Amino acid sequence: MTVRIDATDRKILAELQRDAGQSLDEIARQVGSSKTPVWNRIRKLREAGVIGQQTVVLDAEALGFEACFFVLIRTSEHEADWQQAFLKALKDRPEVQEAHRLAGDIDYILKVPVQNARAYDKFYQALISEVRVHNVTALLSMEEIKSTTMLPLNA
Amino acid sequence: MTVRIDATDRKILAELQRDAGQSLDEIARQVGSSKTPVWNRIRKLREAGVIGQQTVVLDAEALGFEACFFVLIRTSEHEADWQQAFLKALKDRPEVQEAHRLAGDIDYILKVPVQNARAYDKFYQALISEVRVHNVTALLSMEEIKSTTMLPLNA
DNA sequence: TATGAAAGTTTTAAATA
DNA sequence: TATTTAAAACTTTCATA
Repeated sequence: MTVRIDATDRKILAELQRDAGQSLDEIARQVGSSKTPVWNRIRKLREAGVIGQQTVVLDAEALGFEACFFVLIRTSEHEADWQQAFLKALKDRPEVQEAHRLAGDIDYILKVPVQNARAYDKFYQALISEVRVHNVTALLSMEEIKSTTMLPLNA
Repeated sequence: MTVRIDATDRKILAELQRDAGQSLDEIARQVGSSKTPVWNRIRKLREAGVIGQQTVVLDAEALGFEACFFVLIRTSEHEADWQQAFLKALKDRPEVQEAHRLAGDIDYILKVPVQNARAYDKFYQALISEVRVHNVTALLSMEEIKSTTMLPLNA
């Protein structure tokens, strides 16, 4: 499932990240190649899973998502069963945009954009009724200073 | 700059989030309308800024981004000048994918995907040499359990 | 809202370096 | 083996009913 990724592939990926809507011709021009070779590279990168979903960035506030919480979770349970149930709970909840298992003191971090504090509380109550967690700290975002999905492929 | 967003708009936005590569015809079929009205709605939503950048999701690990840190920052400085400098530092660093100013005890949270721990340390050293921060805690992700850019527009 | 036509784009295939 | 050319199928965009 791996693919060798050269400098031209990286340039193509950087362009696609920046604007997935531009035409093959434009991308080819940007990376100093032409349509067909670029198209073949994109196809290979897609097949290898390096290029995944194509999507649009939406204005969360305009759509009523006015609050965003980062949730730090500590648990005392470390059995496979519990972890299974916890993972399933997170994956099933559409308000959880990100979930990471961490090294160290804090076990998990979540990013949860919601309409308002009440919606967060509903989420929180639902979560703790499904799985036991030892300690939960919610950090409320006051201001999104920066938000990008781009990886720095040229840095 | 605001626009009224009705149920059909939401369905269109949900489809675009899910797959921005599909054709107008497909989207029209999914939302139970036809090409022209869907096209006009998309144009309006784009002009209003509700629909932003069109992008692709890349496989970070395949591209060598094998570590991801969440960084919790406390500061004792709360003057405008300091904040200005701190914001600029974050915006200028391409490895910072997310930065939020928080309510409460912890002042900022960052998400920083990097190649490895050494790359994180370089970022950290560069940051603290640019701006004074009181206390920094780095949480290292061991496993990305869930990661999506999608807002739950139907929930 | 629907139809349709012009312009542009993607995709495949064949030809060439 | 990789690139260029060429052409068919499909999409977007926009004017008009």
